[in-house]
Amino acid sequence: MQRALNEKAKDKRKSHVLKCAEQIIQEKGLENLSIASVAKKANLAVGTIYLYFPNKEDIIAHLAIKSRKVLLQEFQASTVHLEDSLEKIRGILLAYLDFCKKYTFYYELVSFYESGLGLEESKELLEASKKLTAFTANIIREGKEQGTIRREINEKEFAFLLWGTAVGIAQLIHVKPTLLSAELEKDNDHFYFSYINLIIKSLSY
Amino acid sequence: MQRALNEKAKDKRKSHVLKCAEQIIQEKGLENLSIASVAKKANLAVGTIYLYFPNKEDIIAHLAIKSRKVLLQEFQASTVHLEDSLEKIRGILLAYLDFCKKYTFYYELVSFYESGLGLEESKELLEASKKLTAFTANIIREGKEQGTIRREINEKEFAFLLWGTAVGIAQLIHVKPTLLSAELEKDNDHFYFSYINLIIKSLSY
Amino acid sequence: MQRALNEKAKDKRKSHVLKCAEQIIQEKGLENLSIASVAKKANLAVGTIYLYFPNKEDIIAHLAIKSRKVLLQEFQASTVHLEDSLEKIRGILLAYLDFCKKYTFYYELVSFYESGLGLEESKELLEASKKLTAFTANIIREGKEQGTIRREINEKEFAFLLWGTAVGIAQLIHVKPTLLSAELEKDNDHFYFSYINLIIKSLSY
Amino acid sequence: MQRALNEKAKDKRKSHVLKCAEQIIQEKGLENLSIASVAKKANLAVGTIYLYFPNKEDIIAHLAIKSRKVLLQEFQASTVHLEDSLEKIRGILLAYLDFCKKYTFYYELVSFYESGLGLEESKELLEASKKLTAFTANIIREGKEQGTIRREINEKEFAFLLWGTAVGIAQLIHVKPTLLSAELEKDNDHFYFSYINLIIKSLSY
DNA sequence: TATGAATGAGGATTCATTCAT
DNA sequence: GATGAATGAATCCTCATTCAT
Repeated sequence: MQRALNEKAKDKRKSHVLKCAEQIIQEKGLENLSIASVAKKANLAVGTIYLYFPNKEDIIAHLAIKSRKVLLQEFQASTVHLEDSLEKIRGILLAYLDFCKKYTFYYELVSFYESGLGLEESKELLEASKKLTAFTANIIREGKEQGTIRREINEKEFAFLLWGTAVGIAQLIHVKPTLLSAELEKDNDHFYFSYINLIIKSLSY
Repeated sequence: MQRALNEKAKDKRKSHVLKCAEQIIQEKGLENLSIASVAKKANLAVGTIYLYFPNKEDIIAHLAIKSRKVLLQEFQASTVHLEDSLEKIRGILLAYLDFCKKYTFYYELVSFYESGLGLEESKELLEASKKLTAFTANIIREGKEQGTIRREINEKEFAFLLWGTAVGIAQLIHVKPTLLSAELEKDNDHFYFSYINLIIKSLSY
Repeated sequence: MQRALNEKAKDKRKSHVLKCAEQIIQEKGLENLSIASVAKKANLAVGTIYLYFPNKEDIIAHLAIKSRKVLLQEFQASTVHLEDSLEKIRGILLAYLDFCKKYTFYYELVSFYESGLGLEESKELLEASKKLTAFTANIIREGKEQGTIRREINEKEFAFLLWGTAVGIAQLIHVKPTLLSAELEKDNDHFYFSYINLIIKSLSY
Repeated sequence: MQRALNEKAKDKRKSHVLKCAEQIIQEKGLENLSIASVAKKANLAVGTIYLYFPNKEDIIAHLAIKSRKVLLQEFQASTVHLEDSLEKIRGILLAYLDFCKKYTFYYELVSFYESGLGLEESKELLEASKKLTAFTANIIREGKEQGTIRREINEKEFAFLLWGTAVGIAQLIHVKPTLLSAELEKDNDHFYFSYINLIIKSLSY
């Protein structure tokens, strides 16, 4: 009991630290995330951060996990009221666009996936990612049953295709927004909508 | 008399340094690229590097430019013998796959696009990037004239869609190769082929 | 629990670092003052220095401020027991001579006045300097009231004249002491006394 | 004969290099004087500079010597048409003011006097300095003979007093020009004129 | 648990000087 | 004589991590 309570308190602190780290990244980018800056924002001492996280990498890993969990929730929220599977796909892609706008730093955490994380962390990150692709794969399976999505599509594979391409497009928008809107003579949301249509079209008969 | 190294010789040295920097990135990633490591690999003193490049950023910019130039050449080589536009699209996507295998670090240079580079370098990088998208856009225009690619497609926009999604897919393969092949129960080339088909399908009638 | 070093303790550390920096300058001159040398003399790590000072310039600024504060104290101490204004002028000039012997590096900090210091420091340095000239100007004003100093003298201006010439003479003594004593066939204190007489004479009726 | 010609040519080169070094200092200050910058301005290779000067310090020493020689010439030019000794003193102090305006970097070379120069250079620098003080001392001696300057003044000593105070005042003006004019509510030339009057007064009966 | 002072390796960049040609 | 490429020590500064309290 006592222990459980401690665990809870500990988790609260951990998520507080993570929230602060998130803010730092939002404000100054991943490469400017320093333990000192997190400690300052969290009103904690540097050493205290290390009571909750073994190292900086671990914080980033937790952030990556957390962001995937949040994203999953937004996927669910954005599809719960929809029937049509293609509309659900559109829903999660729009949710992802919103997510990227809100967490502009997110794309920086994607490439962090590989780093030498502790096994435990790595597993959790894996789980969170798998849930995301599983969620997508499930929509596709439903669509195939509904008859709105082509039967020959491999659900899991397409889920990864969707994940990979969406991240790529978001990154492109993030990294060269002005070039993009200048070249295409339309705003970047429109560009993203075109991407959604590309995906929808490739799913449809 | 130690004559002024003619431009050719100087360029050779520069290329040598760039090649070494490339190797470092391949081995240890962009964030572990240090001037000292480049110097060591190039068998040069630290100061010598600065004889050829004003700063580290400039080296990265040159690498980004170089990679785009090489990529353009490979795009050209992979399409020169083809007639059908859709086949040409397949050609460049396959060329990009080969390119990514050869330059596994490449995706790290993509996000470097924006950084505060010197104007000249920045311009050159922009040019190199534009040539890549222009090359793709041109194939699509041809395809529309040939009647093999849907007329309602915006060439330039699709070129960016292709670029963004291809980078995303390559990154996904690079960052979690084992997860991917385990989950999909096939090798990652097959996954990439599915991506190509997705693109081809979305271009076709 | 390692409590927050209270301000006093922190100030003690800062003073210690400053004292070490002073010694370095004494021994090797301002242009040979390096953070590494300070750290070594202070038995601290390089990074520790940066815990107390944001950068090297700030250390120099503090030294400049400190030296002016010390000088002001010595001005006060050397005049507190005197009545006659001209004697007070003689007093501060003698105090300055002692000061220069003790802090032989001082003249190097004079020309540092202008550098791009942080606003706060710069302001404090300005204040410290102004207090010095104000102190001198005040003595002159008193002397004019007493009738010992010529009424047509502009107090502030003369304070600056005194400051400028005293620094110049001290510098001359510092930079070519042997030449000076050899040429003049007397020791450099006598030379300085002549300087004092020059000033006194120009103040008197 | 051949040798003499070579010597002449060599001297020409040397003074060309010195002139370029002077310009660099004028433009960017003594601490930004680099051999590379001198070489560039002189249209010479770095190594060539070292054919004429054993090291950077030597260049600076030559500059110090040269500036004193130029100053001596200007002292002579500014007094040649004058009879009265006090006017001559005023003349050389005005000449010094002009000199400082023209060679704004000059004060930086003063404190370089002491550095570990080669004996030969050091001796030449000494000679040049001595000529300056001798010139001043001579004027004072004349004045004493004329009856315009107080007989009890030690000529040589006063020459050094003049040199030391003039440098100090010039330095003060150079280092905090805005502070000075703001505090005194007059321009810095006026401040310098007050300095001249101080000197004249202390020389007169 | 919590603190935050201390560490010190590591990174980018500069520049006087040398030396092979 | 002349060149200029090459050197590498030196400098400032950062920051993840540790540890005594």
